Amino acid sequence: MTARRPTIDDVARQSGVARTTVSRVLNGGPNVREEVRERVWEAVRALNYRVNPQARSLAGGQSRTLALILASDLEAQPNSFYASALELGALRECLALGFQLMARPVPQDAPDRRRRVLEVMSVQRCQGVILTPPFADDASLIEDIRLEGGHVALISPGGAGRNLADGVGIDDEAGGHDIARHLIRLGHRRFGFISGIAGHLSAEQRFDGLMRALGEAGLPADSVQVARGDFTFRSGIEQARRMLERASAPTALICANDDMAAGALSSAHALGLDIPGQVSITGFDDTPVSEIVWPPLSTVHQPLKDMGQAAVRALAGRISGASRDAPWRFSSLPHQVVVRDSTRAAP
Amino acid sequence: MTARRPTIDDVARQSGVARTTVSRVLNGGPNVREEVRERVWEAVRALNYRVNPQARSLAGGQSRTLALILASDLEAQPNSFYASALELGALRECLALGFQLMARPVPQDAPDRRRRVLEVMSVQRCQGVILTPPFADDASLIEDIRLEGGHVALISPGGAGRNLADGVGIDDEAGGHDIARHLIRLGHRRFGFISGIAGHLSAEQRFDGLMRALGEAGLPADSVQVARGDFTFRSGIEQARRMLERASAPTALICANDDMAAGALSSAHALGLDIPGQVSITGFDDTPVSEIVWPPLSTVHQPLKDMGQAAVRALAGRISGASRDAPWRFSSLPHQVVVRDSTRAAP
DNA sequence: CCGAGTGTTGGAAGCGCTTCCAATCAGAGG
DNA sequence: CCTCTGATTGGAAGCGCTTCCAACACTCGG
Repeated sequence: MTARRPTIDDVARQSGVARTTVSRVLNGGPNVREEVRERVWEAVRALNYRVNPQARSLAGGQSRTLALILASDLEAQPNSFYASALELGALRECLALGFQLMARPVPQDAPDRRRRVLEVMSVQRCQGVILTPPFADDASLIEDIRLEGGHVALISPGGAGRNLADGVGIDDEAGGHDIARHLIRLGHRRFGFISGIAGHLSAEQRFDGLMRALGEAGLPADSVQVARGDFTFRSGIEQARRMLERASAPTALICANDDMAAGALSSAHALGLDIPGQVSITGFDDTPVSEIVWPPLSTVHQPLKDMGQAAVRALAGRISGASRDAPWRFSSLPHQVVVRDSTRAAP
Repeated sequence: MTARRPTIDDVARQSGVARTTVSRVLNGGPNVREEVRERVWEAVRALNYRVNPQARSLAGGQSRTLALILASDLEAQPNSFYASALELGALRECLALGFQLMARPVPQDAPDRRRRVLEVMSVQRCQGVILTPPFADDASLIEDIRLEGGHVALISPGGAGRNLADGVGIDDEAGGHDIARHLIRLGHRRFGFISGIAGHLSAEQRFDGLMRALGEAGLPADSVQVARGDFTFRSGIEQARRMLERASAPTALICANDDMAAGALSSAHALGLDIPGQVSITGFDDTPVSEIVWPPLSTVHQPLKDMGQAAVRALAGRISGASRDAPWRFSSLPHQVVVRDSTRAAP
């Protein structure tokens, strides 16, 4: 029943040309008459032919494999919505472009993290690597990947990364600014900011945006208290509790991601605070977490799937050579403030 | 700098045998002297040789590719923790065993769902398919995959699937029983059960377990009200609201998964109910959702990563022929009731 | 001491594709 | 009408591996 899958030779025979020519057509090579090109495509369609990626990469000496480096480790699942959205977008595009994708979670503070990233180049033979924060801002890591012969694309690089490789992300500074302005307009004057880990530049830019919004509203810089979290739910709980217990507790808590905002929500509940009545809380990313907590979080939507997709596209362009000599390009995707029920006018 | 990766011929030369023999050793073939076998492994180690999976699958005529079919679609991310945990476990094992894994989300109610599943066989050339509920109980789908030449492993099959293919899962009936008994012991007598979609047998068994616990405690069958959800947060909100608004509202709400329990939590909050003071709520799966809501959910832990891993292992065994003629085997993994803060003695 | 196993090893033919290089052809220039 | 050039096309050699099959020990019963 299961007929043998058609090969490139079947297509060649069917369209009356040589295998070489079919290959040329398939790969968009130059120097093929239009008439022939069409004849080949027709045969491809008729036979429902698909190239065999294994054979292609064997012959081409290319693995057509990309790696997605995520900051986290396999045991813990912090931020896993963030990670899977990115992966989903990347995966889709890989499917369309005929690439393989391997997602590699790497603990961001492992002493051998660099070795683990570079391993995908040597062991898995990846042609390109997508780096997410905080790896996206590690200039020497980027360089090392290049040395191993790999291409690099960056998800949400901070300032540094943008001049070192292709990148994709939202304008984090503007995102931070917009969510802060939302709260300022609601009348809030005492803010708390729970940041992410040090070195996560794009998250730090969110803070810069917050400060700019403060300035524009004529509010003093000391109207915001800052605590350092690490993007985990647990750190959100701890840092929020510490802040909310203070006499001068903020009326609005701005968190650098949704998970920490969910933690902040928990702490506020534990302290018997009414949300958003007594304190407003915001997240960042608009992962499903923000809808699944109570009350649903006001947050900043980040098109994660599109970002993953764009990163793969950038890598594919470099690998095929289509954009060989183009300067590094940062695609800025639109973000959006999503207002749900965790924010309200200041008490 | 990047030296050419060693090939099987390098190993052959280094160990002074023919390529064929190296291949035999690498694949654990029979009829190789112990001394030679060791010599080859030594060369492999010395050269840090790794087989090239592309070449292997090209030559072997095998794709060494597995598919993981998940019930959902790419746009929505319901249950994405569940899905990614499963995928993570499967991915790990694939890496170790040299298989490729493609996760395919398929809408469970799409009219062409069968075609979409079978497509992975014909188009992607998968050698094996991992089916998750409710696909895991679709006997004719399993048969169709076999007809296409694929092996099948089932995640959480209900009764039907267990006699049709290898399977892995927890004892869902016992899980339902255990969480119900936890509530009964807390003094609850009026229950609400929010089920999953029809046809999701393993989730229905959770209900069976609940009924058994009721019976064992001498409670009448009508002490539980049943509402049908679809595993989404939203359906949890709706069904819980409906139940909790009733005059005879249950004091304990048992949900067939964590997402719906999170929804139930939301509804209870919206109705101004104290949890767990006035109503206890339980989830199922122990995904990160259960820790990230307020209050954290009491739930039943399911070792999802281990399940994904076991499914791949089962498939690999069938494909290699190691377990060719063995009868279908269901590996039952341990579950565990995790008590957090969403359950308390009945009011 | 011989032929028939049985265990062990190597030779060689591909798997489906890319790519280098040679061959062919059409049109331009002389 | 012929040579030269560039556009087109085909031939053939692998990529790294598995596997069929032949070749070669050995061992053992007769």
